[in-house]
This record gives sequence, C-alpha cells and structure tokens, in this order.
Amino acid sequence: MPSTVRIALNRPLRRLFDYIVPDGLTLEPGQRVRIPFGRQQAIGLVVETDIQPPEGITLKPVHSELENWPALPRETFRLLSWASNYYQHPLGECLFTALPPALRRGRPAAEKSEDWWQACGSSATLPANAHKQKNLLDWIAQHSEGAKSSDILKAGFSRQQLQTLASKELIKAVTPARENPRSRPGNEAIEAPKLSAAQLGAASQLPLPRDGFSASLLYGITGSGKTEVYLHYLKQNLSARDQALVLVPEINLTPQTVARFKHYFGERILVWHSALNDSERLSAWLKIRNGEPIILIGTRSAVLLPFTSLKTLIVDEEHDSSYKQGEGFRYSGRDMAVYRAHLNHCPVILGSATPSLESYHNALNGKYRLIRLEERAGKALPPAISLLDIRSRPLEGGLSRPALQALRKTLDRGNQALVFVNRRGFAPVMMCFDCGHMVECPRCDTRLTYHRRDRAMRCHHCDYQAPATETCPHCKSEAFKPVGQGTEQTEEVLAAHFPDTPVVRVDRDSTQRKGSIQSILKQVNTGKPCILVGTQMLAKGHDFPNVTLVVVINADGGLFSVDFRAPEQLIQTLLQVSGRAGRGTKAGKVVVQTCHSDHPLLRTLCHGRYLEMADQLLREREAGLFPPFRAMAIFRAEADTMEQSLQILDGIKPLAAAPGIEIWGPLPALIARRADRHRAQLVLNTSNRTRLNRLLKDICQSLEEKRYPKGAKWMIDVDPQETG
DNA sequence: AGCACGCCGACT
DNA sequence: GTCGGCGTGCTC
Repeated sequence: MPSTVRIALNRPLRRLFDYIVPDGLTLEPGQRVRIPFGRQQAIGLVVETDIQPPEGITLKPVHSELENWPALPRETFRLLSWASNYYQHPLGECLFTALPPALRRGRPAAEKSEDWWQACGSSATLPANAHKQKNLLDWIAQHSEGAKSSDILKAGFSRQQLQTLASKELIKAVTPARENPRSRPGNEAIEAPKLSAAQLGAASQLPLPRDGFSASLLYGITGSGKTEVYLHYLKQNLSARDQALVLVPEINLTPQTVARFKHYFGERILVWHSALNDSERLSAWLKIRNGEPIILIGTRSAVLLPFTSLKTLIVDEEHDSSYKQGEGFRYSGRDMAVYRAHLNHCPVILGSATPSLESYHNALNGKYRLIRLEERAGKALPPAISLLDIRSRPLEGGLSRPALQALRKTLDRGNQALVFVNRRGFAPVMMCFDCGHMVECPRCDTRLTYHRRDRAMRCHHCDYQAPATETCPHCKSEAFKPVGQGTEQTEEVLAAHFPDTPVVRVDRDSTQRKGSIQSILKQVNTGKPCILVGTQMLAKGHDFPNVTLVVVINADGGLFSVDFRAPEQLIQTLLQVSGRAGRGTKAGKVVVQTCHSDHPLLRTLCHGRYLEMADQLLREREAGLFPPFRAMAIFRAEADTMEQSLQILDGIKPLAAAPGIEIWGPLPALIARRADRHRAQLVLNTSNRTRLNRLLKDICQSLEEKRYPKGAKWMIDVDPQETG
C-alpha cells in the first residue's frame, strides 16, 4: 500500500491536493516537492503525511523532492498554519510567503556558489599566438587554491577566455570547501551598554529565555532609551548559539539603528526589509534556516523566517500600524510574533512609548507583563505640552502668530525647532472661489493635492498626476486658490519668515528627491539653529538633541473621524512627535494648534501621561463595543461598479447571520472609488472570537464556490487596522 | 493562479 | 473560411 501525502500549492485555493509518495521517498511536513498539477508541473509544500487516500480520485505520484529536509521547520510551519486559519487566508499562499522568491519558483535551496578555477594543464599545449589565454592560465596557476571568477574578470580577462581554457581542459572548476558557520563573531569583547537605574529596573523585570514563553509590554516614554534595554537584554541573555528577532517598522530600520546593533553584536546582525533583492533574500533566509546564531533586525515579514533556535523576540514600536499587512495575506507581524514566542517557548518583548490599546488591554488583564520605564535617559525632562486655540486667529502657512513667535524665540536662543504637518504637498485642495469647483482625481473619490514645486496635481491614493493650472479648469476664473496646508506651503512660509535660518522639509517627496533621509538630517546634527518641517516621517525614532520646540500645525484631523482607531492614532502621533522635543539637556516645549482646545482628549494630552489617555480610550472602546473588547472582521468587496460590490456583500450578509454576531453594512468604503475600483465593506463584530473564526471559515469556504462578474473580488480582513 | 476548452465577431 | 476574444471549469 503506497503512502499518501497532502500538499499545498501557491494558488489562491482554499483546498489541498493529495499525491502518492513514490517508493524510496520519505516526506515530512514543510518539505518542498515537485508535483504534476493539471498539465503543468508545480512546486508544492507537504502539509500532512500518511493521510487516508480519498475515494473516487485517482492520485498522481509526487514527481520528486527538492531537498530531503523541510524548507519550513516545525515551528514556522505551525505558525503559518495557525495564521492561515486565524486570518482565513489560503494555507498554500501563507506557506509560500514564508519562502524567498527563488525557492517559490523551485530554485535550489543553496547560495549561488561562485565558480572557482584551478589550473590543471600546461600552457605548452596552447597555440603560440594565444597570448591572452596563456596569460590567463598563468594567472590562474599562481593561485594554487583556485581563483574566483569575479576576481578573474576584475583582472581584465573575459568570460569567453575562461570558457575556452575550460573546454581545452587546461583549467577545471572546483568547489571551495565552505564551512557552515554555526558561530559568528558577536563582538563578545564589547560589554552590554551601561543602563541608568530606571533602565536597569525595567531590564531586571524582563523574563529570561530559559523561563519559557512570556509576553511583556515595555512601556517606555519617548527618550527613555528602550533600545539600550533591548541591547542590554540580548547581550546578557542570548547565548552564542541562539537566534533573536527584532521587529521594527520599515521607517525605523535606518543605518544608525543597524550600526548601533552591529556595535554590540558585530557579524551576528542581519537585516531583512523590503529593499532586499532576490539573492539577498535567499542568502539571509538560508542563514536563518541553517541555524546560524543571527540577531535579525527586520520588518513585518521577518516574523515568517525559518528560525531554528529562536530564543527572544522583540517588537519595537509595537503600536505601529505598519505591522498589519494591508492586502493579500493580511497578518499582523506583531501578533504573529507573540504566537511565535508561544510556539518557541521563549519571551517576546513589545516596546512602545504609546502602546496599542490591544497590547495595553492585554497588560491590564494579566496576559502581558507591564513594565514601565517612565524616565528619560540622561538629564532630559519630558516636554511641556500646551494647546493653542486657533479659532479666529489669522494663519500663515497654517501657523498662528503665537506659534511664529515661539519659533522666533527658539531660534534666537540658538536652538532648533520642528513643525509637524500631517500632509505632504503644498495644499490638499485647489478650489475656485468663483464657481466652487474643486479639482478631483478622475479615478478616485478624492481631491488632488497641489504640488507647487513640481507644478503638478497629484492623487495620493493612485498614481494619477496632471499639470497644475493657473486658473480654474472649470470656469477659467483666476480666483483659483489652494485651500489647507501641506508641508511645502509651511516650508515656504517659514523660509520667508526666517530668511537667515535653514528650513528643512522632511516628507516622502523631499527624501525621494534628495536621496536618503540621512543626508537631510546631517544638517540637523550640526546642531545649528534650523527649522524642520515634516510629516509622520519626523515623528519616529529620531534623536534631535537640539530641538527644543515642536509645533503641531493642526491636531484636529483625528478628533471626529468615523474610524474608531482615529483618536488612538492621533494621540500616538502627537506624543511621538512631541517626544522629539528636549531630548538633550535642554527642556522641550510642544505647541499644539487646535480649534478644539476644550476637547477632553487633548486636555489629557497636556499632562503627557499616555496611559491615562489609553485608560480613557479603552473605556470608550468598551462602551462602543469595539476591539479589544470585541473581535472584528471585515468582508471587503471591490468591482467595476458599486452595485456589484454591494451585491457581493449582500450575498454574504445572510451567511453571517448568527446569534451573537453583529453585522454592520454593507456600506461603501470611506473612499468609495479608488483607481476606478468601487469598494464596499461588511463589518462583523462579536464577543466570541472562536465562534467568529468558525463562522468565517464556513463563509469563505462557500464563497469560494461562488462565481462573480469578471472584475469583482471579495476579501476578508480579520482584526482590521483600517475600518474606513 | 494558470491553463484548456468552447463558442461568437472581424480579418487574410 | 480562420484567429482570437474572454466566460467557464478544473487542477489530487
């Protein structure tokens, strides 16, 4: 009786396929195999072995194994199986996202080893006029260990000449012995960073790797030096053979951060982020899979890497919304890190100055250990935050007179200032004051942003772009003006106001143009008076010791949003950006411009106590029946017309009807049309996560059997980050 | 997702 | 008369 295996393919199918195992082959879960599929060949991953063969289907045999060991080790495999079920994403696609692109395509799981050449014949046999070949042969002969192709080419020889010598068997390819570094130089001589008393206090409360699974929420105010605590912890507790994972938001994975880790851990540090190419991905993946004692600093998808001896996970800025994937396999890197720690019986540390309400709630109910670090490192004091009501105040580039005065004072004292504007471009809207026309995106339900520098109108939701016009495109009136503030405009106004002071804009546009953010920030690090104008980009993780004033142009965007997460995100951003002030020895001041200076949330903000605000927001979430008190999932649909999208969701609604499940919608999305796709959503909300999970499974299974018009698509988002 | 099969419109 | 459009169905 031949044995049968169940195999997952990299297809959007919520089903698996069974195959016969040929004689002499032993397979285990996580292994890569080549299989016949329809009339093509495909790469599959073994999910289950020794299954009961299904009746009535003639099974095909597995063609071959790609390697005799599982590409996905046990814990990684279990993590992905769990995630497939939790996020209701097809298992095959989940498993394959954990493979580097080369391995998905069936390439060998090995580094592309470089050709080495050794001389094995005499130049006497060469024709007398073959000078080049003789030179090359002599050159190779000088390297008795063998010569690398790349060095040969660098020395001025050609690949053609190499091939000729090889075909004459005067040189031969050799495989250099490549040792498998089970240990890597980890800068053992460098001691752990010196911690302050407060940092030591926090570090001492963190459970150790040998204590098994634990989740800790490290609440460390901005400037408290959480990174030192991580470094200290890893230095003290990671043995020479252990692996560790440090997750960071993409924006925080800067050369400085990496350099800091490399200072303490040398060659053990490896990075993983979206800018790696295929071969870099393969190389890093293999090192992790081979169990090299790597400390990996990576973004979201690093949590899917095939660690074999992972002993510690750290999620820095755990509240950051970029940990949630927004399309396809919509997983949360942070939540998967917690589950991964559970599978690996090791600690996970979630760090933030502004913890997510989810994590804070888990800390309050005892699932996570709450560790507080409420002192700034060095002599720095928390910044003083004040509200500045701008109702009926004249504004210039969004700045009120008192804000400009505060900036002046700061610069006069030789300090630096930061102005936070939450939109890039010159103005978010261009409007005609004669006919009321506003320039809209032809493909989206949005207004075009005016980019003065490039004389362009751009959509920030698709790639649409058009030249800017001087007059109203509708009625040709000249009363055609920008409305609202963007970074470009504030930059311009500030430059006019402070002609002797450098004004540096930091947003996606300026950093793209001038290269990396690093070169822009170099100027700031000289310490001379200057004004930084920027978006979110400035709020995260940077250390500007001479910035003593932060001005927030407008805090009101998130106060009255339809998104239940908006107030939380507003407070987090405001506190993160406030944290840029007064990190050195000088005291910091934050001025928040608002039209709602009596808003309770903003009033609490002035005390700077995040957890108080979090308590308040949690009470609102509880009263409003929102996460983390309830589980939420959203079915989204997009199609060529809104009718089609709503129709899909209307079809799902009766399937979701069950006791204890609240259903909202279907409703058009906040931006109903995006890149000419009409989007709608159906929200499910319940107190019973287990029941929701089972229900979603049934719904997805039955939707898979349905057929929809050509451009129409449905998708499921569990624990959505965006509910607009 | 691929890929093949199948049934209707404009071309050598 | 055929090439090719994309609707539909299937993949162990």
